[in-house]
Amino acid sequence: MSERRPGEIPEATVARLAVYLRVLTGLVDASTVTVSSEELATIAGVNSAKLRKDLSYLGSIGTRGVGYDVTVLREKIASSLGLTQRRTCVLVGIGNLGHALAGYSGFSSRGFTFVGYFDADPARVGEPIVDSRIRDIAELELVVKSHGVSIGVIATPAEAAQTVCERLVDAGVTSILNFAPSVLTVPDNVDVRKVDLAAEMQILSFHEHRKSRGLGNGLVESVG
Amino acid sequence: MSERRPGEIPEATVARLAVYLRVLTGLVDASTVTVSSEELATIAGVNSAKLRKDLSYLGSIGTRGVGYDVTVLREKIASSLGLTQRRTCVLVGIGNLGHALAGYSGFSSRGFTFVGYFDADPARVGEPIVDSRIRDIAELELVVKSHGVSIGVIATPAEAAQTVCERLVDAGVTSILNFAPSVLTVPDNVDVRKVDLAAEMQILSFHEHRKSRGLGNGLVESVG
DNA sequence: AGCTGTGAAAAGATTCACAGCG
DNA sequence: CGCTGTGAATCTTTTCACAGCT
Repeated sequence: MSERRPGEIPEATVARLAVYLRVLTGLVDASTVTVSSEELATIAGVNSAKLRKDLSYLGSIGTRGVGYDVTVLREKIASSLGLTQRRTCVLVGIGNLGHALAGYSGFSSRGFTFVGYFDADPARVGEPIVDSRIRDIAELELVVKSHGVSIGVIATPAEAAQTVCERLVDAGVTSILNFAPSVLTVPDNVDVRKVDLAAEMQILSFHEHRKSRGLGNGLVESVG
Repeated sequence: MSERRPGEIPEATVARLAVYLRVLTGLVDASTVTVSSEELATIAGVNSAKLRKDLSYLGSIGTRGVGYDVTVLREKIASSLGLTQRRTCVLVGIGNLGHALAGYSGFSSRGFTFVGYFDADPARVGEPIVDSRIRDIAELELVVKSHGVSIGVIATPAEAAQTVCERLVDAGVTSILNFAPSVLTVPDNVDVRKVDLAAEMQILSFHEHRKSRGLGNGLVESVG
């Protein structure tokens, strides 16, 4: 296919823009005015060609011979990610992890407002959480609809995740962040991202395994 | 280049093997004996061609006309991921998230043994955690070396992450799972994976942004 | 017949290398 | 000159489509 329309930012690039944004916020705080692709790339842990290619999807923002204006670039990335408007979110499943997520200040400071914390356990309902209280899951649809919630975060046990997901989607949520170790099935218009803690550990385990095999003999054996 | 040696499993495949493994464990629990690529793929949320290609890197495990033996396949994936031996781990940074991670049963049940929980805050040192107590970060090197820890999990604030990372690496850790919102610099032989909660939300925000732009103008042609 | 395993094609992401602007 | 922005080359991942085994 031919030309990539403005706004057609590749997935891999979108994921990195969030990193650049954080780095740039740090640079703004440090009163840095301009930054070169080389410098920014080093701080962000990527190479400069990739960084420039990523930024090129946002348009031509830099000044040749100089670099990027830190403030301008940060604004541009924030608006590309749709972060100029606050987004309302709900969190479902207030166990250990749910509490940790509720307490994470990084969400609020980055424009995400949680308007409801839900749990199915009657014993937990009513408990204080952040500046609010845990609500009964029965109220989920009501809250989602009345606040026009766009992102649902699922931190329930695996068994409950698909049902919760369906309720969120039926109520109008179109983006889901899933911490439950289960695969969610959703309609095409809904985006799901998953954070799979055990999987991350297993991927590291694979690389450990790989490093220890063939240590010192130059040979890799194995094969079933 | 030329031929892919046995054991040369692509990164993208490794990440999915962890998902297949979980699905297969569910099937074993449900006493399922064999499964086709089509069935397994559906449950795992991928297409069957990808699944078969992924499994082909482990060797020829299935039976044509029949499918895969659930137990055999699960064993094969587990051994490929190096999960036949338990791995020792440490967790550094016992705040909200650290507590949640320490309480997550999915690690232990999947072969990861945490041999130390560390924090820099003297007020927290000595507090009970899981079946142990929070230790002073000063003991980090001692514990890592004496237990031959291979995986370090970092759940500290961003400012502390790089220092903790260096201490882990110097003590011999070669794999790191980083929950702090910061980019870690490590030697080539060390693997880092990061879980960036705010970034995940921002990626969803991007897609929300994308969906809402062009709503009602007929220019949007479905969503990926 | 049915389903796996896999070459080959297509799509996507990264890196190279340099033209071109300030 | 120095640094951005970008086509072209390369590498990786996904998808297709079917040969080949049970």
